[in-house]
Amino acid sequence: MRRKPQQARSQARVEQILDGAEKLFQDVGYEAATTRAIAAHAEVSVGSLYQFFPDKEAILKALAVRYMKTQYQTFLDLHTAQSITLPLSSYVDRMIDVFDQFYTDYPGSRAIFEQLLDTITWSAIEKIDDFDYQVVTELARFFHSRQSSLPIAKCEHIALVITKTITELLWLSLSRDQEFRQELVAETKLMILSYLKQYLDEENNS
Amino acid sequence: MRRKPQQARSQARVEQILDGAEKLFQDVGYEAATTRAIAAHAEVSVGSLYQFFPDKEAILKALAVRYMKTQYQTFLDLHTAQSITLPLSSYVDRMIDVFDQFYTDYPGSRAIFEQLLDTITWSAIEKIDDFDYQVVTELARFFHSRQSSLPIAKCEHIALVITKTITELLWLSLSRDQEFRQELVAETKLMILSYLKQYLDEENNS
DNA sequence: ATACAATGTGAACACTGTTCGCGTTTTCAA
DNA sequence: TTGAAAACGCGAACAGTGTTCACATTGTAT
Repeated sequence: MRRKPQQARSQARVEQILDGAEKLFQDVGYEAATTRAIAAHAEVSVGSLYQFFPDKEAILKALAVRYMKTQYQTFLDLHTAQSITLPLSSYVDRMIDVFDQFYTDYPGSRAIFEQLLDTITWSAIEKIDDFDYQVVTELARFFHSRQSSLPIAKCEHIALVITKTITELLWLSLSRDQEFRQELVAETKLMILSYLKQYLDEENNS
Repeated sequence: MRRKPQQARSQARVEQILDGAEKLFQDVGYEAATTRAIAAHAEVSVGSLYQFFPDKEAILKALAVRYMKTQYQTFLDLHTAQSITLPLSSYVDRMIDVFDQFYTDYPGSRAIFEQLLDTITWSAIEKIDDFDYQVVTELARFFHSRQSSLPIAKCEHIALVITKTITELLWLSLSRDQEFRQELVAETKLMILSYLKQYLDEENNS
């Protein structure tokens, strides 16, 4: 954000811009959404737009971050201390369901994430990828808790593989009908579970 | 391609444009590569450029297709009749190595694929995704040959899951150093193998 | 009430992908 | 060989983009 809004008036404008931009991105797509159109949609001038966002891309990023924060929090809620004692299959079930459920709960997120993938240059994803990185770290810690004999470095590799796989497969499922989606979620669970079993056996559960 | 080149002169120009564009895309990226710059790089006018390609995106697509054809052929070569008798673990080993080797053999392909993912709108990938679809179909047929008790529909689901997973994980490995890349390839093999074992047991091997 | 900072504006700028009328080259039948 | 028709090549011109900036307006504090 180029300048932090100091008056209540401009605070509201930022929300105005974000809401207007989201609706426009959903309707016509990122490329076709002119900065002029975004400004008009939010009943603001182009100049005001550039007062808070360094460029058009930043608006999309801000929108995406808004969703990612929610997704990350949901993920955190799942990894409480007691969930360590869960049977592995139950844990995998819940974790993947949480990711899957997110897209149902926030149907708008799909379009935003889609536009983001279409637009942002791979090397410029860093900021955005921070959330992915945090998820991986958190997951690795969780695995290490379940199976302390597993080196933390190894846990991170496993967590990375799992995160990327789940993200990709659930993302794929969104482009198909409901039936196919459920089928794919089931396959994803089976795959992740059979992989994790190679490292995390169930012996250490009460 | 807007117009099929009929004279030898223009045939050569298409190659000129493609080669020049590839070099430019690698150097400065797709967005920064102006159509004027592409034309200048290939010692051709902008007009000539648009005589063969409907738009800038088509040039990138043509470049990508060139690599994908190679990748698909390598994949086909692996699935001969005799590879059905291979132990599952050997098969998984070879298949993933083939995908991994491709990026080593054609280092330029990475940048092109990267730009493609950055640029092309998700809904417009159809043509490109045809290769992915062919790979999935071919793979499903192969699984069905190994284990005829498995419905072909199920085989296609499995093939889709595997293709997407391998593509994603190997793609991820490219952004890291050599050591990490090997580690990730190994994890990918383990994951795919443990998943496939759920469906394809080894009993039907001689 | 006054001065000063914060905020809002939109015409103007620099640059983009793409088109199209016209000049040049190749082809091929007479 | 010659002529015209088809294929090819050109780059100024067009329509549109994201972004800036000098100026007008509003808010805040003395």
